[in-house]
Amino acid sequence: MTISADPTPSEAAAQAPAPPSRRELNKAATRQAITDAALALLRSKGPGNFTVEDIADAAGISRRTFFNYFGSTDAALASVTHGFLDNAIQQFRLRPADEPVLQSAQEALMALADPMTVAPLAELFTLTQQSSLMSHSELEAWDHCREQITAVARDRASATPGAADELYLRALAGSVISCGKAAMEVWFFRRGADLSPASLAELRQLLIDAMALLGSGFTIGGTPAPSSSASRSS
Amino acid sequence: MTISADPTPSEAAAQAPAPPSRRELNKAATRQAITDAALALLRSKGPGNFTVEDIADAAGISRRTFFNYFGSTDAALASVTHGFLDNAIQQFRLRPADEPVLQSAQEALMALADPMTVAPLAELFTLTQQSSLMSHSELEAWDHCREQITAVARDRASATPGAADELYLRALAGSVISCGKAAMEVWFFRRGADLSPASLAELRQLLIDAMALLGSGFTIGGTPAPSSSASRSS
DNA sequence: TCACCCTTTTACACTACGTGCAAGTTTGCA
DNA sequence: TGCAAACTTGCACGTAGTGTAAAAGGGTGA
Repeated sequence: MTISADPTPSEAAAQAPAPPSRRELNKAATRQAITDAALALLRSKGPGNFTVEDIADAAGISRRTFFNYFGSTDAALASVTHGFLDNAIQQFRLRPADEPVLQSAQEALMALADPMTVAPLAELFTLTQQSSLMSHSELEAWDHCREQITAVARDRASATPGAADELYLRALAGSVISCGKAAMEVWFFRRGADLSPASLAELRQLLIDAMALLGSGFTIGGTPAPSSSASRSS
Repeated sequence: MTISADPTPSEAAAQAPAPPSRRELNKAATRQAITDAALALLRSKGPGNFTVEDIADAAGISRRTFFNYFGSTDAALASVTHGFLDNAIQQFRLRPADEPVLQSAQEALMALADPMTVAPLAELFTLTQQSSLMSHSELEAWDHCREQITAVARDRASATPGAADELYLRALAGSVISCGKAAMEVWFFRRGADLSPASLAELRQLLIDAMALLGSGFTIGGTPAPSSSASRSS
């Protein structure tokens, strides 16, 4: 009956590369107008200081139509994160199946540490003042990503000797997500919304370090010693 | 003005061991009545099929008073998780400061794998059908626990040679939480709400295995091989 | 161009959430 | 006993989110 707000434009475009019909163009434009309006209001009024009606008015649609696209203001904002993580999963799936999961994750993340890709996420993070308590939709996006990683790891494991241990898969995927989040949090904390080459290089190094920590079991020399290879605390 | 709903009864009792004044007793009783009513309604009607007013009526209080204690139905139910995790942190803090964090986590979790402690959490999990998308308050409880672990790890690291690397602390704490959650998810998936000695033994083994996976960098023999030491897939 | 059908938007109504406020009630304390 | 603080309650208000039915827009074939 009503529109399902699930598929991201990029997904739909990937599945239907040919026919950008007028209806789909309108929908994509409306969706974009909503997220733009929501981000603009976030910038101007701050988190929690605007309503769905504000967004709808700014986007030039009715309040009811907003809810045809997103379930809440948080969900509209979280589409930014969703887009980024969908991108990450896409890169992750492109890695060779015989590569260790941790390395695949690292390589996939490297491919995303460019200004254009990171900028929206960085802005969203700073505007919501990395309050550590993400919105529900935000957390759902990360959890969705975790499930995707689990699925890929499961596929890879099923192609090898024994059947996959569910604990191994879930613990690994969850840890990868946690470490990725940790690296980004530290980066945002140190650099704010700085997107300079030096700052992005530091982000890459943090992501590499985080995956290395995970791969080494958090024991640098046999005991739980902090301070990894390259990244320096400010 | 209004009552702050932050402190758990156990915390308040721990900070003020002597004076259980009449007011505090009343508040504790009301809080307990609310969570009991919420759990009963969850059992009888299922998640999402009852309102705040239903809970308030069942607990014998006004709707407004409910909101003096909890910000939402989710928050009332999440007090179960909150209690469990507060307990875990308490155990965690009792461990010797020179012990590796991962081992402290393991030991703390061992102390909680008894029927009385796990039962409420297990029931909550099964009643909400481990839908993988926890409520906001539920996730907040886990995140609060993560921050506590980070704090303890930071304290321990600051007592050793170099200053603590923020990335190390955050990645470690996040991974510990993720692996703990993974172990519990797998246990709930395999055993449902089974609280028999054998089932609890399996939970303990899963928790041990999860921490071992983390400590070994998820590489059992040098390559990412699944199937850990003792736990068997059903 | 028109007519027809399907999709999308919109207005309206309704339930429920969460909060400020100003009472009323209970508890602690002198 | 009386006062002050803490706590509960009812009321009102704005907002969230959803069902429904009617209107507007787009696709398609004659």
